[in-house]
Amino acid sequence: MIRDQLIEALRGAIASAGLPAVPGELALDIPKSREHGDFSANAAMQLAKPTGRKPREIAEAIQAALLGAGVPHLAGVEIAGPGFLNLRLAPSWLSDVLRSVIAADAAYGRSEVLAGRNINLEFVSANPTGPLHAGGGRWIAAGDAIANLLATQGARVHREYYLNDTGNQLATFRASLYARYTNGELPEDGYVGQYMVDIAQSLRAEHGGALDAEALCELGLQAIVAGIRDDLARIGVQFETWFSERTLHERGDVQEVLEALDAQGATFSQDGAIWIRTTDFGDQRDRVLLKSDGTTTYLCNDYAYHRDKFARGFTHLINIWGADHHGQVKSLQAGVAALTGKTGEPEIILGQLVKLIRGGEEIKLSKRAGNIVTLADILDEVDADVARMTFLLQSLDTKQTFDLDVVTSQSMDNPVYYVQMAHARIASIGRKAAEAGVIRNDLERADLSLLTHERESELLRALAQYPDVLAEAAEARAPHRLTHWVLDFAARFHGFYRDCRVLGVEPELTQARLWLAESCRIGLSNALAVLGVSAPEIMARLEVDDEAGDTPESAVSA
RNA sequence: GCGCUCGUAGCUCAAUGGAUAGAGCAUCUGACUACGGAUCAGAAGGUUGGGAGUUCGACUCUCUCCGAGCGCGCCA
Repeated sequence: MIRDQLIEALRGAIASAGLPAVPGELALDIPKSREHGDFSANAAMQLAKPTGRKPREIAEAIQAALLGAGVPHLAGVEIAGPGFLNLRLAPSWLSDVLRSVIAADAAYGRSEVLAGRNINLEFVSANPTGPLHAGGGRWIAAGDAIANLLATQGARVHREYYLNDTGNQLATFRASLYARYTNGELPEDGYVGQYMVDIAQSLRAEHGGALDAEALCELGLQAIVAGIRDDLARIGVQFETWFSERTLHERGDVQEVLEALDAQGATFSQDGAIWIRTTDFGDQRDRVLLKSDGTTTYLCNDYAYHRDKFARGFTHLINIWGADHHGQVKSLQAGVAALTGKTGEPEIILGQLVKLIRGGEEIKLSKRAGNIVTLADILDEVDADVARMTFLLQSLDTKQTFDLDVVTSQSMDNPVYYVQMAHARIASIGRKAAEAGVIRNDLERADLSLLTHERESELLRALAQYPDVLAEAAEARAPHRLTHWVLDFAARFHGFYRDCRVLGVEPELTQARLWLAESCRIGLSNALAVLGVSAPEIMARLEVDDEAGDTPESAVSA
């Protein structure tokens, strides 16, 4: 990568100018304004304090060393503002960008910084007492994209779903389902959703009235889980492991954890229960592990679960949680630290919740009350690409408003079509070229120096930036950054498409632009693959609404 | 009350401590007999909730106040 070469050159220049190394990472940024060069370094300002010299004076020393070093493509170094070093490159560097994209192809943008890491990413893990709800789509889209992002950095990533198939919620589920099955009285706080009635009815149709509560619950659970898997398949997400909480109890893991924590002196007894002193790890208060009725808490089971993840060989654990669970982060990490000696595990990615709006009013969801908008409802209205793109549009740090009226009725405005259109246009150019008998020759024979239009440079600059964007999005667990790169890149392509014809110009220019289009196809499809959004070669024709043309007249007459 | 998170254009949202805070939507003005107009260009829109501090430089870090969401169970 050109940027890496420049950083090395800069590091060398700093050393040969007799200056100390920059504290922290040596930054080389792509400036927002093109007036500030192709790359910009703030090293001189960072060195002002440790050396006691003026930033501009330091910058001059680095500038001289840099210019004398014979750095490839480097055409000029300017000092600007308080002491920025602005590096200007010869246009030839963009040709190298294009060639490196073509050479790497589907691997373009990948890195190996996380090579050797074996990451377990747990997400969704919704309780199997009802279907996935619409807001849960955010965790699905984000989780899958984050898994893909980490994989682009060389990590092995294992997607996992934790199935809470035991405990109180399941007991309530069992009682509720049995009530529906036998036309009995629903329990207090039971699950009243229509889906419970449907499941009970279909089980009755299949098995008659022969099932006892236990057998009924098992079949009901299977039906719910099958439904969840169907929904996930519709949006295109697959989990390597569905981990059953029951296994932890059956194998005695939970008991082992209790004993291990007790042996360490991390626990204490009070009011007939056994507690863990999580306050030692910064928790707000201590937590109960073993209740006075002899059963263990969810937290205790969770300790066993995360200990098991490490036992399965993962080097790092990541969980994606809704922000409503933020109070449990310290509790979990405290016990895991006590059990494994690893701090900060599991890493918790907190996402703010999705607020659903319909008819201008917020919809409060409750599985128990049964007034849920399911993910399947959403997917009945819009395709998976629209749903994913919508969820990946903004940072997980901000709560998302999902207006069902807008998403369903105006899905054509979704940015995903803008992006997919760019990809389809690239494919379209290929089809038109084939029709005209134009063949793309070898890259070696193409004269890439013809790509001098600002639209062309902009595309190549964006492609050059792509590996950094990927790396930063992975590091920050922020897929929305990639979404924004994709939107920006698509905009640049539409601009190029508008202003720079590929076909019907001089043959040499056509060749260069065909290769540029190919590099754009690679960049766009690689990025969309990470987001889990498809990159179609053909868009369905937008239907022209004939009545729309009459609207002004009818508006006038009305 | 304690704790976590958030507050940026009319609306929805961006911005590894960097230079003139950017997009989309909405509003207004323009562009094409050509590779798919689901397009492109331009205008307008801001005291980044208020205040103080840290430093060469703060939307970003610290403190404080205001506002919003969430959490504070021997539930999961």
